[in-house]
Amino acid sequence: MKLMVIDGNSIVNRSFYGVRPLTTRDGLYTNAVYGFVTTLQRLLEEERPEALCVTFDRREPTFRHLEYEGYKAQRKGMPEELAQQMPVLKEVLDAMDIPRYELAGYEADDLIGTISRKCEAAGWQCVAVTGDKDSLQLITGQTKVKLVSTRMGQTTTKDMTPESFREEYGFDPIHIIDLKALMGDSSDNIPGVKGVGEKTAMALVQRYETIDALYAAMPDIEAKPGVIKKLAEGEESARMSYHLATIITDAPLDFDPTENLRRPAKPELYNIFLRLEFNKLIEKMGLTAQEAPKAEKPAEENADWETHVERVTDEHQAEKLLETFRQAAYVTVLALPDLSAVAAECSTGENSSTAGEFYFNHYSGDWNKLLAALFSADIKKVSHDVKDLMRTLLENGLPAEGFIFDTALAGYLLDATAGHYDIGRLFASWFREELPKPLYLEPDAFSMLGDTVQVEATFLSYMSAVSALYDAMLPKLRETGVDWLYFNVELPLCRVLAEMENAGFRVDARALQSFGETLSAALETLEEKIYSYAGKFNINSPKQLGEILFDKLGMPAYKKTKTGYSTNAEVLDKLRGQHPIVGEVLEYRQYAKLKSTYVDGLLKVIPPDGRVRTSFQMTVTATGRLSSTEPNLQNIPTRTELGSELRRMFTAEPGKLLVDADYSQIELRLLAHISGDQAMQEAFLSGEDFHTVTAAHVFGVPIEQVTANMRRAAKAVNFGIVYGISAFSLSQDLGVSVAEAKEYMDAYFTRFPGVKAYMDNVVKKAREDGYVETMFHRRRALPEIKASNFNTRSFGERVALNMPIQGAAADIIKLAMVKVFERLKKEDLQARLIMQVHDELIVECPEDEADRVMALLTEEMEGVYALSVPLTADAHCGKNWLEAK
DNA sequence: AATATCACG
DNA sequence: ACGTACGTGATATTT
Repeated sequence: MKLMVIDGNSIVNRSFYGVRPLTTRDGLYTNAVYGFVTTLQRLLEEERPEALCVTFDRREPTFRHLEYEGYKAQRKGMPEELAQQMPVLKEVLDAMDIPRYELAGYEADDLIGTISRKCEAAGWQCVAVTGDKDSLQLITGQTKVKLVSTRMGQTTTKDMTPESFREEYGFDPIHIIDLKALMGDSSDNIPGVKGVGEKTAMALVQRYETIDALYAAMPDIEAKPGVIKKLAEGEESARMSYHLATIITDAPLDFDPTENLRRPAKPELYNIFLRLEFNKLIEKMGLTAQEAPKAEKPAEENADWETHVERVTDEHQAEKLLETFRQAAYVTVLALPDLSAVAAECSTGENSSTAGEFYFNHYSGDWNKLLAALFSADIKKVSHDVKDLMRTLLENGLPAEGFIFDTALAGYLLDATAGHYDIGRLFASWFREELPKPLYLEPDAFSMLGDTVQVEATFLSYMSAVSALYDAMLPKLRETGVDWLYFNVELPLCRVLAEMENAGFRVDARALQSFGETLSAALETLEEKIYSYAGKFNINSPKQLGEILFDKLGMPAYKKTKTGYSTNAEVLDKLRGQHPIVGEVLEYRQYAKLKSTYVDGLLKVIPPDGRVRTSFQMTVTATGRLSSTEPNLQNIPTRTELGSELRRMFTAEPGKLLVDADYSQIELRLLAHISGDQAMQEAFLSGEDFHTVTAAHVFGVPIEQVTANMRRAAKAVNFGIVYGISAFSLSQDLGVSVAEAKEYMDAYFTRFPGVKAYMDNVVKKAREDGYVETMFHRRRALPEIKASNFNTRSFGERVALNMPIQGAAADIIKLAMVKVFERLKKEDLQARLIMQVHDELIVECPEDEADRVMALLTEEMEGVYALSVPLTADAHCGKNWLEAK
C-alpha cells in the first residue's frame, strides 16, 4: 500500500510563481489553485497511490524556531494575490475529499515527517512530494521523496530514493541534517557555520558523516586551516542549526494511513470549478452537474413566470407569431448552422414570454418565406455569433437585418482575454449557475434524433440564457464606456465581414500548382545536397537537425530551447559562414514553408468556383484586431521576393481589378496623437519620412545628414516604443551593445518628452485600474501588471504600452470598413470589400470603377477619425495582390 | 497535446 | 538580479 503526502505550501507556491496569472471574470486570482490541481493530477497519474493527503503550515513561528533567538519573523508574508487563493484551495481539496493536515506550531515538513514515520510503522510505502530539499532527510527504504522543481514554467519531478540520494550526495539521506548544520539555509533561517558554503560542507559530510564525528576529530581534520578556524568558531551555531534543520517526526498528530484512502470527489467540485472558471479541468476530469440540467429559463424558476411555447407547423400559425415578434421590444433568435431549425422567443408581458420553434421538416408552409420574414428589419433580434448566422442567411439569399445585439460579441468586448464565448460558458461566468452542456448538433442531428425534443430543450435553454445575458450585458457595456464601439463598430461590422467571407478571394489554382511543382523540385535538390554533407535525416525535425549541426558537425549552439538546441533562422544565420549546409538548410526551410503552408494548404481549400473563403474571427485577439482562419489570409508572404510570388496568384475576377489601400504608419501616428508629443506631431506634419526625422532627432544631425544606418536604428526604436521597449531587446534587434541601445532610447525620450510622459502615465494608470483601454474605450483586463513575478509584471507593462495603440488602430480600421461598406452600397458600385489585413483593405471591382474606388477608399480611411496628425492611406490597383500593393 | 518554427501586421 | 519586444495562425514533429 502506498500513501502520497503533499507539502501543500511548497506546491501552491510553485504553482503561483509558475503559472501565468489567471483571474475569474470578477477578479479572483486562480492561478495557484489551478496549478496545484493540475500538478496533483499529474502526480496521481504518475504514482497511483492508494492514499493521499496534503499538509499545510500554520502562520505562527514553529517550535523549532521559537527556541532560536536569532529567529526573526522575516519569512516574507505571501503576496495578497496568493493569500486570497489559500482558502479557495482548501475548499477545493475538501470537495475532492482529500484530507488536509495542519497543526499549530508545526511546519508542513514536520507533519510530513510524522506522517511518513507513521506510514512506515503501519507497513505502508510513503511518497513525500515537496520542493524543499530539507525533507530529503526523511528518505528510507519505505519512504521516497519526490522533489518538485519549476524551471521556465515547466514543472519537473525527481524521485529521490536512498540509492539515488547516495549517488548524488555521496552520503546517507539522514546526514542532510549535518550538511544543513554546516552550510545553513537562508530561506529557512538556518545560520549554519559562517563562511562554510555548500562545497566545503559537502566534502566534510562525505568524509565525517556527522557533525559530532567532525567535532570529535577537531582540530586534526582534513580541511584548510581557514575552514578549521571557522568551524571552531561556529560550533555553537552548527549545533543549533542541526537542531533547526532536524525535521520533527513525532508531532502530536492523530494519523492513520487508512483514513486517507482515495475517495471520489464530491459533487460540489463541479460548482467550485465552475465558479473558478476551470472549464478545461471540468472537461478533463469529466465532472458534471449534480442534477440533470433543466431546460427551463432560470428566470422562470420563480413560479410566476410563464412561457408559452409553440412548435410552428403552418403558415397561419407562423404569421400570428411573427406579428407578436414585430410588436416586441426584442426577440431572441437562435438557429442551427444549416438553418434547418430556428427558435425565437420574446417577452409578452411582466411575467410571461412566448417562444416559437420552427423545424424545416415539420413545417408545411414556405420555409424560405418564413425565414425571410423573421430575419427582415422589422423584427429586432438578439442573437449569438451574429456574423456566422448572417453569413449563412446571405449565402441562402435571405435577408440578414434587424440584429440589435450579439451576446458573444458583447462578452468579448467586456473581457477580451476570456478566450471562449459560447453560451454555456458565458452564462456560467455571468450568473454562477450551470446551463445544460452545449449539445453539439450536426446539421442533420435532429433528424437522427428521431424527434425534436432534445433540440427543443436546448433551444429553449439557450434562448433564455441569451436574453438573460443581454439584459445583464447591456448596462455593463454602458458602464465600461464600450457601448459606442459596440453599437457603431463591432455590431455593424458583422454584416461587413459576413459579406466579405461570402465574397471570397479568387486564387489561381493552376498557377499555384505549378509554383508548387517548382518548389518541390528545388526541395529535392536541396535535400540531396544536405544529405551529402550529413547523411540522411529528417530536415523538418528541429531535434534531428540540432543533433546533426551541433553534435555531428560540432558547430557552436548559441541558443537552447527547453527541449534541446534551438535551430531557428536567427541561430542558423549566425552559423552561415561555418558550413555550407547551413545556407542550404535555411533555403530548404523557406521553400518547405511556402510549399506546405501556402501551396498545399491553399490548394486544399480552393472550391470549384476558385474563390477561397476565410473566416474572420471577431472574438479572438486581446487587442481588438481581427484574425483570419481556415485559411489564414492575413499572413500571405510578402517580405521575400520568392514568397511574394504567391500574391500574384490572388487575383481579381476577369474584367475586374483589385484595389489595395493601406494606412501609413498608423500606430506611430496614433502614438503621436495619444501622447500629444509636440515634436513627434511636427515630424508627421512636416511630411518628411518619419523614421528619417526621428533619426535626425535622436542623432542630433540635420535631416540631410541622416545615413541609412541611422534611419534603420531610428526605425527600430520606433517599433520598440510601440511594443513596450527594453534596451536589451532593442540591442538584440539592432545588433549593438545594450549600452548603445540605451543611449538611443535616452536620446529618443529627450527629444520626445511627451512620449516618455505618456508611457509612464499609461503604466501607472494601468496599475491603478487593473486594465488598459483605447481612445474608443476598448478595454483589456491586465492582472499581470500587479504580479509579484518580475517577468510577468514586465510583460504587463509592455502590454499596457502596446494595447492602447494596436487596439486603437484596430478600432479605426474597423470603423473605416463599416464606412467603406456603406459608401460602396450608397454609391451603387459593384465594388466589394474582400479582405482586411490589420492596416490594409482590399476591394474587388469592375475595371471602370477602380479610380473611383481608390479615391473612395482613401477618403473614407483617412477621414474616419480626426487625429492631431494626418492619418494617411495609400491606394493602388492591379490585376492581382502583388501588383495592387 | 505540446513544441518549434515561421508566415503576416 | 531577474530575461525580453506586441498581436496572430498553420504546419510538422514529437510526446
